[in-house]
Amino acid sequence: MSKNKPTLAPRKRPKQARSQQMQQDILDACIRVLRRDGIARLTTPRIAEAAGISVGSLYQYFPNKEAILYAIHSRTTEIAWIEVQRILDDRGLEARERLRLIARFYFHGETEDVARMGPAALDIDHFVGQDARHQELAQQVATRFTRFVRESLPRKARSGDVEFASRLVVTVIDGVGRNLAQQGLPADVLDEWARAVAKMLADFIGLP
Amino acid sequence: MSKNKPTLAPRKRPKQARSQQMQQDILDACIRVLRRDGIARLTTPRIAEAAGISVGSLYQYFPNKEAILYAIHSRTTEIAWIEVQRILDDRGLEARERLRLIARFYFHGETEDVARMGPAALDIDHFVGQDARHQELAQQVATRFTRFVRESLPRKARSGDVEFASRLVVTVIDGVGRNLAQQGLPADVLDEWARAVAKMLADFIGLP
Amino acid sequence: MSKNKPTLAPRKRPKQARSQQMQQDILDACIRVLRRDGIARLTTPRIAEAAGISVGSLYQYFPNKEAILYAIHSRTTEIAWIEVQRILDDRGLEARERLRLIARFYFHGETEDVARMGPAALDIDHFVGQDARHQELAQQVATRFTRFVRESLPRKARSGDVEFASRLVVTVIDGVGRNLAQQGLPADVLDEWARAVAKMLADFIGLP
Amino acid sequence: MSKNKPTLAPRKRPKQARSQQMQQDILDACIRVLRRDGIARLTTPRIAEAAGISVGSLYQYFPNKEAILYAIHSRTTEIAWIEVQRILDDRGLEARERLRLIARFYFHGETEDVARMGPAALDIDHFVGQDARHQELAQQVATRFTRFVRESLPRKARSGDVEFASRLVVTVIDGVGRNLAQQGLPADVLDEWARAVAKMLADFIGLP
DNA sequence: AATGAATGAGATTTCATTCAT
DNA sequence: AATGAATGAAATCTCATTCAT
Repeated sequence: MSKNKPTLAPRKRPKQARSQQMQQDILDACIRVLRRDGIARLTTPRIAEAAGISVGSLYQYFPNKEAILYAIHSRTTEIAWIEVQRILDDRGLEARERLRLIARFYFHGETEDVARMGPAALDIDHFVGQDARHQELAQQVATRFTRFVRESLPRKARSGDVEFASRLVVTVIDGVGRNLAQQGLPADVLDEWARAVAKMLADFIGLP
Repeated sequence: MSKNKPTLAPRKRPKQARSQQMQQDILDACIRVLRRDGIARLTTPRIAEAAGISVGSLYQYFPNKEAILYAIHSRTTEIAWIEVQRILDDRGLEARERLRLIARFYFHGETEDVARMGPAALDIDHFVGQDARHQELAQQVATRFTRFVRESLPRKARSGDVEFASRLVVTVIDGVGRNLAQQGLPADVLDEWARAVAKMLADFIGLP
Repeated sequence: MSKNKPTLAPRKRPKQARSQQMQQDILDACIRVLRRDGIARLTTPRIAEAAGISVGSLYQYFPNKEAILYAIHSRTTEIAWIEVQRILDDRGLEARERLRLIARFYFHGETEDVARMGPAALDIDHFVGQDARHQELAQQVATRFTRFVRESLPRKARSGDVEFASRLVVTVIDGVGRNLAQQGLPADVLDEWARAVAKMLADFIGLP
Repeated sequence: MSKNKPTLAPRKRPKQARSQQMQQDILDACIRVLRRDGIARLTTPRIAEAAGISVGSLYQYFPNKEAILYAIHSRTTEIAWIEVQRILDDRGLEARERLRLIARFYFHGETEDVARMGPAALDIDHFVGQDARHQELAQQVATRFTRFVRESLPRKARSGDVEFASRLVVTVIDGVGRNLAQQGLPADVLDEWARAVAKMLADFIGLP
């Protein structure tokens, strides 16, 4: 969409507090418009209007429309990754249980995002897609999950198997999560899916 | 993009081979433009030019831009579904083998689509999204897979379990397929994924 | 003024005849707006309106506003240079007479352009400024005038002197021409200026 | 740029040295921005930032953007005019010598302006263009040069001739000066040009 | 049937200027 | 006096679609 890959970083940091709030307001407004009108009708004047400010002001906080979508994605993604790490780091729980909690968290999260943003959540994901920061995060995720699998598996597992197993885990949870999100299922059904998917993965990769 | 949800069906009931051919040419041209320029630069004049016709002519074959994307999706999807049905119907093969072949076909197919259309394949999927015909097909797929699972499972399986198992199969294969497509993996690696995913599913749902 | 140095060439060449005419109409409309509103109020919608077409159409003929100004400048400049060369090539006339005719043509020409465009002619000149094609033309002019001076001067003139003399001629005629253009003088006064400036230059550089 | 020809005079009658200084700082900042970003990117916020003040403050010193450009022009112009008058008034020098010094001063000055401000110097000149105060100054210049020529010429010169001669002098020096400025020539070359142009004019109008 | 020029609503973005704090 | 966030009119440019030829 952008020709010259312009900046995606938010623009300013005026009197800090007020500015932060304004940025959040704009992101929320953007999500509202996204839900209401879909990504094809997501325009900066509409976002500004929804945020109760002028277009000009909007452009004081974000350099372009892409940057807003990007910021929404970052906000969502980074918060989620922190929580997933928290679960992975909880050695008090069995590996299988941790897997279930992650699947659960992820399925709910994706579903909530979609509930909040409509299918536009996927639009955004998709939009941000191949961006560099996202790639980097993906790498981090891969690394952390590999460690999780290695530490959880009985000793003798071959390194290649561990690698594949951890990619399988991430790929399946992510793929299923997105798929479920589109269906807008209730919480208890999502829990069931999480239990099933986690068990399936655990059995397959041989978690004790 | 379209305000009043206008028709998405191709305009002419193509009784003549010439017209059929033209439609196909336009779809191919669209895919070419999509790859070359990305979805944001996919414009009807460009598609027409790539197809070697005038915009005016293009609009004789499709009522609007969406219809073209929609047609591409249908073409791909329907061909794929036919092949998947062929595999499911092949009673000469064991259920596990059929599952593997389907996963394999789907992973390759999605990957090829992406190879042909670039990440735009996902754009299209996504674009077509919640459309009615797509829903209908999804229903068909669900039904057919449910039958497959029921017939393949040892007698006593409960109906609810069968239903869930078949949805799991479809969801996992689809989710993983899309995820892999983005990575552009080579054929042999895709085969491995297919084998692993199929085995994992078969074990979990208890295929003999 | 332009960030990414976009193309300045006119855009298309549709059915040739009609297109050519349209391009000319746009240039004329641009000149009219320039006169009426000044360069600061020269906008593409205004030009389009003055040309009796839509903005969209305007952009089918020129890729951006700059291109229009550039085209006006080229049109004016190139026609003028052809006429000046015609005069320089006319060996039937004495060198002094040729100089006078050139000054006269230039003073009038600049003035006519200015009459047509108002001081906007200078706006454009200035705008186009350091563009490459313009530089090239300037070089051509320099070379041709140097030859004229060398051929017209009595034998023994040193090469350096010839060079300086020809640059003086060009610089003075150009400088005075622009200056007079701003004043909007009547034809007979311009003739007088041409006579005076040509004589002054001829005397100074020693034309016979 | 301005719709209703608003005031161009600086806002405060700067009674305090501090205010005077601030105005100068703003003008200098404006020149810096002009050089760095070009006239198309010359914005009031940018000027304010370069001057280390807020936009609001800037508008306490100048009523609008034009006024700043205008002030720069005036400052330059008026200082130059004072120096030129000083030279004209120096009866200790021969007329020819005074002419040479003026050409020299002017050529250097214009060239330096362009060196300081980039081609934007011409932008400004041009921008200020037809403004009233500038016209007035032009009149003053004309009058003073006419006196100079009359006093320097042998008695019997006709009044019309004197008038024309003095306009020729001014026009040629100004025209050539601007032309040379664009070429960014070194000081010694400019001196040569001054000598040549002054001699040419002096010879032509018949200075002793 | 085919063409492709014309349309113009609408998208993104900028920036001179104001005014509440 | 100073600040700088907010404004919103206005500029540039695109593109889906139509319709005269």
